[in-house]
Amino acid sequence: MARPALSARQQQMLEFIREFIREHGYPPTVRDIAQGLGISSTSVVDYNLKVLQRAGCIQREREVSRGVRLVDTVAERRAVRLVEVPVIGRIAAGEPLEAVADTTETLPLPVELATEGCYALRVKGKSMIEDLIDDGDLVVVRPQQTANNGDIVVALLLESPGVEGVATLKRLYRERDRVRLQPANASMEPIYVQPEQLRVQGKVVAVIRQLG
Amino acid sequence: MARPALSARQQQMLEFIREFIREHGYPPTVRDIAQGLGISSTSVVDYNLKVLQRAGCIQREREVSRGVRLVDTVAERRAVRLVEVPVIGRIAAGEPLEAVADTTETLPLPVELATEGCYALRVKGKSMIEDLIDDGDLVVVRPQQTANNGDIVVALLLESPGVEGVATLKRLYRERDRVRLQPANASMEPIYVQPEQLRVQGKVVAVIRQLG
DNA sequence: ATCGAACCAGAACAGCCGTTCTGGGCGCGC
DNA sequence: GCGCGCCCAGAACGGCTGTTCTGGTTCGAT
Repeated sequence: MARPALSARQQQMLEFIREFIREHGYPPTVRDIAQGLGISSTSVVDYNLKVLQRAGCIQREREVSRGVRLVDTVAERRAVRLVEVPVIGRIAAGEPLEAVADTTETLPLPVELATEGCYALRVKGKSMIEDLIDDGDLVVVRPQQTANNGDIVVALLLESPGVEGVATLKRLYRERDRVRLQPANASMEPIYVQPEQLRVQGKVVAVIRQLG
Repeated sequence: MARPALSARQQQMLEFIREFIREHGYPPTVRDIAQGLGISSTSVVDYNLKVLQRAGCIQREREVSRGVRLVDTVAERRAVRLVEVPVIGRIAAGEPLEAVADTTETLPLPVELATEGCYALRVKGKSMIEDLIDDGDLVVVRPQQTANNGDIVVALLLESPGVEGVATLKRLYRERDRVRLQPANASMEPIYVQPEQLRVQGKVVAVIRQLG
């Protein structure tokens, strides 16, 4: 990165550019930099920018206003792909899903953990404890209408057609003429429902737990 | 956001700005937009930018070149604070920590999950299964030399002073004159060591599991 | 038909901006 | 001393850029 080590002035300049972009959303002009660093000539800035450019710290577009960018943000833009995952409520074994309406907390996660459209739920209770999902854990859910046998899903139980039912977190197993919703807790019994009583809302694709 | 619904032209313009910033690292000029959208007058761009501004989709700095920014990236810059967490190896109950040298995978996480300086390890084996940490889970470790009773820590066992020992993932309990390193697996016995044999490397602050 | 709103073209202005040129000061090795 | 690298000041050139003004078209409501 820094071949002959950057001078104090150049590091200062790099830091100023970084801060300027973060604050304004666009890069500084040569004169912005000059003013910000107490330099009275644009040629000085240009001189040091050229040094930084040769050192590989920044990229510049010739003859373009504000045509300076930091290489690490260039790399960041390429590498980091984030998905904003909203935490939309709490889910328990049998109780209705508590939607957290206004306090829409949102969690940025890398695409390795969550794809576009995912949402997160905080788990209430220990119904999935044997699947290593604890009370208070965060489950990331990918919305989908179908699921494979054994998937951990968010399922909506319809008491009667047309009536909104309760959402629950369970493992799903299709059996001969019914569907078994299996909690992961020896003290809890599975629920058996008719396929038409069930609507799969999504599948748990990740579990996140925070400790003390 | 969109009070009277944006016209096709305005949505097109918004998309162009977003793409331009992603590609160049700085916002477009009025003339960049005009050219990119096949508009032959800067006044048209200015007109529509003003509409977008009133709609709250963008912010503009008056009399500043490239002084346009998207509000969602503004919000993103405020809200999202990311920490790059390197995944530096695999850890098991008793075996030495496998450092993954070159394939330095790195995971961007929000500050809610990891603070600066943290690193991540992939868990090998089921020694912490009763603490709901499974084989293959990712643990986020905050480096620290001390730990409280009951904390899950990455501990370095020194066979003899000066010799690098093995790293292990355990719960730590200080007893009268020794330290108990307790696995969370009924089939495994705790390890007792002298305090001077032990060096706490860090504490597990989060657990991340990916499913299917 | 008439009016206003929405959208556009072209041109011009004043200031902004990157670039370049000339020249100076300072420290270091020879 | 002398030259060289490094950093700086000031000024000027020419293109870039946001803004504004005038005027036009289209379309729907009145």
